[in-house]
Amino acid sequence: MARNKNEPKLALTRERILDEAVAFADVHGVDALVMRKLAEQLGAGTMSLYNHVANKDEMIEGMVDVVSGEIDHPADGDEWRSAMRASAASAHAVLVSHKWAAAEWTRRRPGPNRLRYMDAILRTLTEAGLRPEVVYHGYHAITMHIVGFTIQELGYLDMPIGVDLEDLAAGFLGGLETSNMPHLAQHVRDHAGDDDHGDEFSWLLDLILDGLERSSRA
Amino acid sequence: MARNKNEPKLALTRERILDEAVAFADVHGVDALVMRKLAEQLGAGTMSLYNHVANKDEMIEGMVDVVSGEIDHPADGDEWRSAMRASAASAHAVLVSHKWAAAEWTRRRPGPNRLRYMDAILRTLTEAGLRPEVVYHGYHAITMHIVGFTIQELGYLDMPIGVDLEDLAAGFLGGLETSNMPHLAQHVRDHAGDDDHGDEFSWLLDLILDGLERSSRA
DNA sequence: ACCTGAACACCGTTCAAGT
DNA sequence: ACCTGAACACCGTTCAAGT
Repeated sequence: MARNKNEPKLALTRERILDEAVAFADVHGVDALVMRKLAEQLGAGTMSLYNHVANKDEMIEGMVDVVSGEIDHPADGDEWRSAMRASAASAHAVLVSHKWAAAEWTRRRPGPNRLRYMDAILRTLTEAGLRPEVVYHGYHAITMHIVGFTIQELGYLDMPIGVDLEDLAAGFLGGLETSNMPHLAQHVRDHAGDDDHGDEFSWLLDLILDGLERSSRA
Repeated sequence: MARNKNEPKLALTRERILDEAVAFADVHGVDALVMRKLAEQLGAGTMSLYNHVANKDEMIEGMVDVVSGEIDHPADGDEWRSAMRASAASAHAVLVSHKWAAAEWTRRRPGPNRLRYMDAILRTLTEAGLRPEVVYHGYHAITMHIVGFTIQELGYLDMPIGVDLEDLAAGFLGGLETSNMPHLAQHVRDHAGDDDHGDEFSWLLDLILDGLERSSRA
């Protein structure tokens, strides 16, 4: 998908680089993200990128922060649990739409957008009147749920498209049945009948939110 | 740390390769794991490794499965929550002792040891008499907690050793204070006074286990 | 069946030279 | 201040040749 050669050459900026890199990773995955190819995509020399990003790692940090910027913060006026549910749903949707991002999220340092998002969650929990220890633990529980759940879910979703899922599952199941893992075989079968991951995401989130509420009032 | 040259050359096996690779990653991280260096460590030619592993990715899958094999399964006779707590604590300890493993866990296909572990957790939940939907969701919640929590925790622990943590935290905090993120600044301060991650791990696990119990009886 | 060095393809990044 | 091609260092893996 080469850029239109008649178009006047756009100035190379950090923002353009990050946006193009995110778009590329969305389609091909981060593993396929290569500096030479990215530069080509932008109609620039490879080394020009390094005038705007320090190196590839720092660039990926920037990409994660671009994604962080797409997440809706919990709304101010709402009851704290509805506000958290809405924001978590937004974060979940954003991470699902950038499938590479959840895994990077866990191992990159937070940039400005993500720091602001962290602060907004902590503010919501604090202003809900939860006890300080519950705010502290609850923050970890909630953020862990958002990215941990999404990573697990994407592991299942990330099957190559062309494959016959029936065959794949059948073969996998056959192996399990014959190797004395009946409960795992049942679980895999259950997965086949359940594609509404959004539902499970909020079911577990509610479990956590209600637990926090209960433990803070106790 | 070269191998003793007087020692008779040990036969190269898949098991020896995986063990050495795990030990290497424990010390230097997976990013530093390089086929040439690993072969050297084993006193073999680089290409000899490929007689026992298909390629580097498949080798890392094998490494994760070696780690999976170190985890204690939930014990049969115990009350289901105590059994799960003990097994989760074991998994947590194992993942902490192989700091690279949690991140790989989320993006590698499960090998035999991990499949057995998955089956054991599902069996425990099923035999506890929980409703099938609660087993299904609960399995995801528990496994998500174990690896998700550990990944987050290691992100904090993974600071380079030589650095002055006081200075680092102070500089980081300063930036936060002046950039209108008081709640995040407070949270970072709270982290400084809390190094007992094991406690928080079980606190959140209990929140989940109790929530499952309650929701299954409802 | 297992071992291995040479060679290849690929990729991040340094350098020196441009504007 | 920004751009860039050539070159270097590094690394996974193929190949062909050994035992």
